[in-house]
Amino acid sequence: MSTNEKGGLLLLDIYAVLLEKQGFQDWWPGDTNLEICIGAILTQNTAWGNVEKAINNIKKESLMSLDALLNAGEKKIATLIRPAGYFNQKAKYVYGFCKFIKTSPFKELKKNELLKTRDALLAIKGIGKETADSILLYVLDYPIFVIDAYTKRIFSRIGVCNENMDYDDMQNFFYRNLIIDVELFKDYHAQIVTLGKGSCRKKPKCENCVLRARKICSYGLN
DNA sequence: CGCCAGGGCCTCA
DNA sequence: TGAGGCCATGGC
Repeated sequence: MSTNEKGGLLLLDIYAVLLEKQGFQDWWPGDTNLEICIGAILTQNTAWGNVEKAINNIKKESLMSLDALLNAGEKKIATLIRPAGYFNQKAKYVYGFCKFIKTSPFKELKKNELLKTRDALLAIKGIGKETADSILLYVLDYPIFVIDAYTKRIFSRIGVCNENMDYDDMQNFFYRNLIIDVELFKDYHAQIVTLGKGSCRKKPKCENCVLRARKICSYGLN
């Protein structure tokens, strides 16, 4: 049903341009699996710069480990992650996630099937589809395509999908029109975020957009 | 100042 | 199942 089912070539073309112009992104930012997961939770509807401050606060007190965070407790975590916003909610989420990983370590999760693992993550309070998929892709190396606000904005501006598509619709669009490859999925999402933070902001800076330069996107040209 | 940032949960139709 | 309210800090 999609607007463009020759989109397979299109999506790969777009990635090629992004890779060429922005360079390989080598993502997700974070030193350890736990840090990636916490970053994924903290960045919900929040600027990454504020997430970095929060993560640095945790590291400064040497609390970036499962046992240390569980021992510190929700209140302490809330104090440390304050710069990331929604700190009371997120402290609960981080604590609950740590409790889950304590009983189901990453290595054990990896032995499970993809959908089973995804369901387990989604059952944790505070882990929705995007956060779960980020963990599945960047920590557990499952071939999952992450959808976020940048993805919706960029590809609806390009015109290959519309903004009323929900998460699953968007994700299926990418699955239908891309080859399934973990490393491609990792870097593609990273490229999308870089473009979204750079030129394809809510208030767009189309002048220096690499997709407009290649005539892939004509947003705002009438 | 107001707007925005790599969402998700809860509630109520 | 979908729309709306709520959560909150910091940069620009």
